[in-house]
Amino acid sequence: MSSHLLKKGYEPQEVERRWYAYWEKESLFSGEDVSDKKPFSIVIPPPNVTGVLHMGHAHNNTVQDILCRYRRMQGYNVLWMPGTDHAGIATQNVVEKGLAQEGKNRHSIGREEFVKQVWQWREKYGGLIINQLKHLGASCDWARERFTMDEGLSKAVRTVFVKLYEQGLIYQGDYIINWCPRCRTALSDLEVEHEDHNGHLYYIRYPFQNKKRGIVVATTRPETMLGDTAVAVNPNDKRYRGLDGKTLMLPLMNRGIPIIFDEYVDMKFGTGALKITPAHDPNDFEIGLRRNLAIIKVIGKDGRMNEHAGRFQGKDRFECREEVVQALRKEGLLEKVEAYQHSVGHCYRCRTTVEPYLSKQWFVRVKPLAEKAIVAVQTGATRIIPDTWTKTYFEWMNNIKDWCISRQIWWGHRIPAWTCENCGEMIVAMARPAVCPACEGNALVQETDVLDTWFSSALWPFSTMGWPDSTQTLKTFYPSSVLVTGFDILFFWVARMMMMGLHFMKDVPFRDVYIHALVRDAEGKKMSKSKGNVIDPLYVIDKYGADAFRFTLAAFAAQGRDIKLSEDRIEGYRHFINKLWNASRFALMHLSDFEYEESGQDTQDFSLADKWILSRINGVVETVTESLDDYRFNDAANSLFQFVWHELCDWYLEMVKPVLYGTVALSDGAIETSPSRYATTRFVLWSTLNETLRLLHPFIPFVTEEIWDKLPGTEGSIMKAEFPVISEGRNNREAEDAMRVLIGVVSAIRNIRGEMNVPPSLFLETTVQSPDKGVKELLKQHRDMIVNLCRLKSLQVAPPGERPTSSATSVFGACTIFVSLKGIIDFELEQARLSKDITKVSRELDGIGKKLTNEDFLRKAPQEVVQKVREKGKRLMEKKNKLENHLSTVSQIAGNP
RNA sequence: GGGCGGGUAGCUCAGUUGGGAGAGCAUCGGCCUUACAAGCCGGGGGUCACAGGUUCAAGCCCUGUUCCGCCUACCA
Repeated sequence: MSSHLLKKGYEPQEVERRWYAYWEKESLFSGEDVSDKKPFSIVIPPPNVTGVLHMGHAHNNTVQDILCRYRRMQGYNVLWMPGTDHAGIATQNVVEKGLAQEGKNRHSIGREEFVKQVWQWREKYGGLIINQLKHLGASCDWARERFTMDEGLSKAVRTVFVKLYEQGLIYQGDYIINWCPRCRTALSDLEVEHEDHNGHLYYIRYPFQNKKRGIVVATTRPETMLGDTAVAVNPNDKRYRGLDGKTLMLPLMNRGIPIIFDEYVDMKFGTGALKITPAHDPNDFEIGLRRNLAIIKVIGKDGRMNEHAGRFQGKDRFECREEVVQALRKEGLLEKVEAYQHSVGHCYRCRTTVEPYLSKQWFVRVKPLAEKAIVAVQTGATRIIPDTWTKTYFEWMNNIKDWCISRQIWWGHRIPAWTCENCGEMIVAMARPAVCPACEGNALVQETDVLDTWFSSALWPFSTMGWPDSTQTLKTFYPSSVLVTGFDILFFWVARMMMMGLHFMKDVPFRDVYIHALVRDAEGKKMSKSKGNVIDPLYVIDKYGADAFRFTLAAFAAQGRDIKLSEDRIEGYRHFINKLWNASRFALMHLSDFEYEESGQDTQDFSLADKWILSRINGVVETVTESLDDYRFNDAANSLFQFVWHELCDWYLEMVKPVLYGTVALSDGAIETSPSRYATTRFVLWSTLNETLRLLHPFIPFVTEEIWDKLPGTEGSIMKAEFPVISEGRNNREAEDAMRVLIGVVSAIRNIRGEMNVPPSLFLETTVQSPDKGVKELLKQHRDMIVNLCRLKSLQVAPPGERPTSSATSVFGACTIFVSLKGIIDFELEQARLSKDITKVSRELDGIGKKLTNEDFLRKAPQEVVQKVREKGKRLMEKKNKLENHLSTVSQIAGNP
């Protein structure tokens, strides 16, 4: 029996470890490939294998876990597919750093050895974040854990690459791409983060060949002038009329470059003359192509000036900028320098300033894929929630540009393309061909580039389920039910999964996309290591427990708004967990020998409190269900919080205490609880706690499991229990109305006690007068309850009549309440209290009076609204009259004590 | 430049057909009342950013202004 009792304070650490191990051991997280149940599936946004759990992960995975546990309890066949992402650049960076410490680099050990070492690193540290997810309580189907570099997923990547190539949707070509000189790789447009930078606009004079005047150009990047091959002006620009085809002398390089006319040039900007560097600027490159301009690269892969940069060769690009400016100034060709703010691209992995760089790369032709992905959202095949993101999605999809997918790193999926060294034939295939299909030679060299990590991530919803094989998992679980992710990877990942899913699976990858907000610090700033404002989820879990943490995240997860998190808030919700724990502790004290009895369900026996709490919990079931179905996690969490704390604990438990302790006063004065009342109360207490735990489980799995385990009459894990369903029969308007009256009267009495500074140790005599027969009957029937909750000596219920002397007064509905304060009443205090009340009522009455004297309101507003206002006015008027009567009585006494 | 979101109590925020301004925290007062001081009871606190408009009625709908945040963009 003592095993049923709970310790005085909830201690999460041990409980969490124990139950997680149990769930895993019992395989409660497994999805079934073959099942009669309806499927529900989620693929996890794979965290970087280099990652450690941060707030974003915690929030994201809490939401997913709530959904999975909820659906599982509703009887769905749930698959939550977990795994990690090989994170090409990030992982390579980590391992390279390790090498650097040993005085080595990847080139010194070679590609094969390097990749081997990355794998070793992954074996050793790659499981870290997975373990951390377990601390959070994530109910992923761990047996299915995938990694983007697994053999199966790699096969999927090769298959997709080959097919897209064959379909003409992948091509190789020379274009300007974003180059990170530190990572020494190309980046996609998305991987570049733009930041406003306070730079300069340099005005440089390019003289004519005869050394005269010339043209002044404006640039933010003077170092690129070394690679200029033209100067462009707008053909409509009068200032430059007649100069088409003339030649300018490029300063510092002493190279002749032509003046060309091109509509692209903005006459209003700078001098209206634009220097053209086709090798280092995407627009210049386009113009260069149009005009057949020479292309001269002056910056190398390492960000240093190359052999075409003349005397600046070997200089870092920024160092070179300074020196070019100096040199121009010396030659008198620097006209002026203006402060100029412009945005500069940075590598999203290492923050290095990105260099627009001409090189041969592989691209996906995205337009045709995007079209289908747009339609899928337009038709509702996939819903984006909240809807505001739909517009952003369309915006990007409609303006999408080809996707650079090749990366010049070693860790990743190597592009399955081979070039024949004999005849130059390019072969794209699943595996290395035996011989060149063109010349039958065997000098085939594989492409050294690897693919963008997001390329493999784009396949995640089906590659994890076994594609390209036609698996039972795919049949059962594709498309997934919902994708839960942050808006920061809407384009990176969501959009690309949509495209790939539609193209290769002929169906969307997910029915719903739930986009959640970011977790920020208490001031609303993005958490970052450099700012030092990160809160470590593992620290939080250790200190407050995973449940408190999860509930906090859920309670703050309002759609479309960022979560500002601070430890205080988590601590607040730890109090909630503790409250639940203690309420359960109380219940279990009285339920230790409880046995489920059919007789207990006889509604005839239910007390008002019983009917009320059952009606209330039914309302909560409805709210929680609707909220979760709509991804309104905060609404669900808040309604549970409100119910548990302020309805179950504050009222129901307090009301049934006398029954459970056997101290109910009977009409003849005896103190005892009838056996049937006791049994019924225990039944309702038991079933309410039982149901509350089930409602709470998706949010706070550990503590609910622990209490569930101790609760008599439950079997097995709460994970397998049924999620509560609404039963209309429990809705009880009458009980809720009656309780509203009782709660009102009790609150009014407590209010007087509080305001009049009556110590709790004093038990008072109280009279409630009411003309309403039903109300009087109700109060009489629940006299004991009121006496108990208000710490009264006695409670008289009477028709309106004489005012008891030395009383403080309050009016609630049809009830006038007199709390006898013989000997302790402070008449001045009472006058002040009544006056305050009167003022409040008067103010409300003013507003109502205005409405009721407004002809238009009476004529145009719906009759039920008018009626409601009339009734309210009547009630308030009565209340005001009564209060004023009391005030005048009290004033008389105060005046003549 | 384009787009999106937000400005409601001291703080953080709810407020889903326009008809009673709410919660949590903080604060103040009173309580160790037999589940819980990680608690109980009670109180105070808001021209719902500003200005117009629609309406009998606006925190909610429309227009404009302003401040803050974010996303996006090839304006040298």
